[in-house]
Amino acid sequence: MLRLHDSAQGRVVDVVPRVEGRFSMYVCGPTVDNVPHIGHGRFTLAWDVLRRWLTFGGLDVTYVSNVTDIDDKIIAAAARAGRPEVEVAAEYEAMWWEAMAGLGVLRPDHAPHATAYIGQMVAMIEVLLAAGHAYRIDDGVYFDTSSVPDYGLLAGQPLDSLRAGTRVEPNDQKRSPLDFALWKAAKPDEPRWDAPFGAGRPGWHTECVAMSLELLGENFDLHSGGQDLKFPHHENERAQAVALGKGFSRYWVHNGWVEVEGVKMSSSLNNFTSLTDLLARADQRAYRLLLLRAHYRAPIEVTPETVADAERALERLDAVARRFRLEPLDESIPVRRSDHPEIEAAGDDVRAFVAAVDDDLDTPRAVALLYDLATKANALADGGDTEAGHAAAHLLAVLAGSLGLFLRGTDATLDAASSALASARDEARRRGDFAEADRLRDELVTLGFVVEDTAAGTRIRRA
RNA sequence: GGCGGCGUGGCCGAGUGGUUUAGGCAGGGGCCUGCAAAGCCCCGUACCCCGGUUCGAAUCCGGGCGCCGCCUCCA
Repeated sequence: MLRLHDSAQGRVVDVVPRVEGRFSMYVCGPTVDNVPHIGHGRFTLAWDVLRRWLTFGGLDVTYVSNVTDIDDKIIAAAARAGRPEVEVAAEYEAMWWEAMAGLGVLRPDHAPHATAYIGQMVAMIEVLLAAGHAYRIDDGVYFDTSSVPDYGLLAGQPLDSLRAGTRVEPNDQKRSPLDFALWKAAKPDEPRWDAPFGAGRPGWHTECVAMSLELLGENFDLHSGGQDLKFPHHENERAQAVALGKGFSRYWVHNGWVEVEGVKMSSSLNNFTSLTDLLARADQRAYRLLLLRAHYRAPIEVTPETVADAERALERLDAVARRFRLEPLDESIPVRRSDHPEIEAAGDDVRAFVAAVDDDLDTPRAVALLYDLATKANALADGGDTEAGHAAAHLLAVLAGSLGLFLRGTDATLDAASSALASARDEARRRGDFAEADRLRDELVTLGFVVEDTAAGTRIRRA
């Protein structure tokens, strides 16, 4: 059984789906006001891994992740560019999906946009106003945090101590500095929607409540996001649901930071690397492996060095796929255990791997097991048992695939001229003309190939 | 001020009261190879500091030092 660290309970708990056989998860998605950065990559990869793992185990997963397409920063970006908000948002959103595809992150089943849920949000705010959980002031409608008795559950501390540390400039009309905007009254030249409490636009914390409840229903299974969303964003979402009398997320999970030289990377510090840059200079799978080798809740350093390290580590796994000429798995769909009955023969290895990942996504332990399988497969084949070696290699590929890490054993980009050089080298070796064979190898290396001798002759691949 | 996290071998990064070791990368030695590459085998005897508990602690407790995060938009 899967166990996860639940932020609301502050401990690792058994995860029992709301409906047997099915799983509903909501992941707070991006505000499309800038290029996606590696912090976004971390959370999307972390929860993509969870989604794939649940699917691998046989659950029918519904994955919802929103796109915030109206917000202060989008308005600011549009103003800077002198273009309409919708255009700017659409452009950054396109970059987002491109980056997600690059990382091998599966598309959500639903990717609702905030601007498509204005009606639902307005209705929700009306209910909150009527019930006395919200109040109007000059610049909008605010949520009264003191009206929810257990406010502070996710923050892990009561309202009073949260208030004591408040750094926000108190708005003299707000009843408490912690109260947050449900609705921001329209300012001149800003996008606006009509509402009974005045034209304006929604505050950030409201959309996720409206969208998650509509698409997943009450008491949906899991809500996740980065650590920084725990408070106040998730706290505020939850407060609204409680005030509405709605059953909300049953489990809350949060991933750790990307750090740069020991300091949190964030868009506001401007110390970020864009995903586009990362994907351009490294194997697209390297970031996933880098993250899998650390725990999802731990902070991690992402630098050119650690990414390069992951690329070299990946090479060892790819070498197994090459050696055993593994059939590639379909990368466009999640790997399901039930589609691979052949791996059940390796009972202990499968059990150990499943136990590791089920243990609060202990992917570092799981990855170590993958490397043990690589050694096992190679050692078996070195010992002459090619069949058993192939079975171990195949198991490795399926288990890695369950986490969204796909091995690539072939390089289809070889051109005819290079292949001819490889053949010529084989011919030279057969003749015993090693000087010529070495010359041809040097030539191939100069062309950017790695040259390996195998029982089947020279094998070349791109370095 | 409140709450939370972290400090592991050259680097990344797990783990946990004691057997033989996480794992990867880098490095050294050996085997294999015409020579290489790939692969296999062997090698580092690490756990911030100071006390304490214990037969035994990197792992538990106390204290200290250092670093980081949240309490403001943020993945």
